[in-house]
Amino acid sequence: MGTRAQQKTKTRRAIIDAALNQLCAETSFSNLSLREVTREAGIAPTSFYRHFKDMDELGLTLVDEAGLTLRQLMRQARARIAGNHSGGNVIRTSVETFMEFINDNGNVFRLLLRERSGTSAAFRAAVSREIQHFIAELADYLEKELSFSEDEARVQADAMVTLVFSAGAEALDLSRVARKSLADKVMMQLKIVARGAASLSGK
Amino acid sequence: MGTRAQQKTKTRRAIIDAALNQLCAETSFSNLSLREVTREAGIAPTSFYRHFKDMDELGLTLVDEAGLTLRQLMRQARARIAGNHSGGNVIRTSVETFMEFINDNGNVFRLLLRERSGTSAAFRAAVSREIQHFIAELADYLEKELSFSEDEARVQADAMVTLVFSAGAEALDLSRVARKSLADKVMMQLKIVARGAASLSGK
DNA sequence: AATTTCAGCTTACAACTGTACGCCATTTAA
DNA sequence: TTAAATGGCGTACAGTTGTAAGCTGAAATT
Repeated sequence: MGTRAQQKTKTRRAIIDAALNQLCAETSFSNLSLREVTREAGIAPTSFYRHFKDMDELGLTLVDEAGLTLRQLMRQARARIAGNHSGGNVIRTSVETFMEFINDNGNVFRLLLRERSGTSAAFRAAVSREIQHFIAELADYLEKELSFSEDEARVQADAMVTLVFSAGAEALDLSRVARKSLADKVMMQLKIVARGAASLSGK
Repeated sequence: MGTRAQQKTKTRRAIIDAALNQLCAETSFSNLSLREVTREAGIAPTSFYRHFKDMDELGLTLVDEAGLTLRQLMRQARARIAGNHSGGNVIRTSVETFMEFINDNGNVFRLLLRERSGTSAAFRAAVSREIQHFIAELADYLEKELSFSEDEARVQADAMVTLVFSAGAEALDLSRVARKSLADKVMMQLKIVARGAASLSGK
């Protein structure tokens, strides 16, 4: 890659990082200002347009990145479950992995949560896609490993992901210790769902 | 009430209604502008301050109103369940009532959903309170009518409300017909939770 | 070596924001 | 009947926003 293109992707990253950095508890994406982002990225306001057509285009890029991170999370959870040869608690391992993720990627998760019910239809669709992907993977697992029917697996996975994400949203506002009891709650809820689905499926 | 005070509450309502009216799919509360709200309310920008100290103060008022509406919803659902002497499907009646509510009060529900993970800690807390209230009522029902323990009832109610609200958020973007299958999905999920909770509680 | 490309800059502008200040007119209290 | 209180208005100002236009210098291409 030429010197030129290198610099360009570097600046692009600076913009993305600046945006992510400002997506804290007090600022949602739609409140971001192009000028503030470029200020933090260290470029002139108008230079923004050399990289993105719109703030919206930047936003969709961010959602894509968030989706990527989400897939890493899923992969990590699977690895831990597989590595856990004691066959132990799948639910516990998953929830713990997820909570750790929230801890390290608060702003990314906030973006997903907010834009899920945000003001841009395009964003909502994009986030929905990412979450659906997540659900599909879990449903696949339930179908293959626990031999649920496709429909059963989908509805169940949907419920589980909804519960976990909702807990994640709550966690963002809580102290380290309060998150512990939150994790306990969501684990209990997942157990309830697992049991209920099994029971209704005649197991 | 004096002529004076009467006019004042009337204008106050105009402000509140204007704000609610602008809280559509494309505009969240933090994107509302004081000037636009007053424009729609038919008063001068500076007159706003005769009624609210802040936009934030207006926002909290809106959340309060939303909570009120939520309580009406709960009451209506209860009335329908009680009136349904065939003893029929509690879950179905509840979900249908809720979906109807979403239909009639889209903007109010959007406000709750958005501010739940919004940019103001005060808002998040206020919304959280309202939803907790909702959960507490449901938990009470589960405890009294189905004789779950307090803890069991709370965790179960929490899960149910989370699932229903999440479905409500999805519903906002869907056509009338697509909402039908969404309703089916969430009813199934509630059944799963009900069964799972009963099973884990040894019933 | 000459030419083209292009990321980034500076300047500029019109639109919009929140809100301070002071006036007016009418209701309310004395 | 007089005096005070107050909801609403107009004006004004400083700050911010997105973005159009055009320039520059270095990298890439010819």
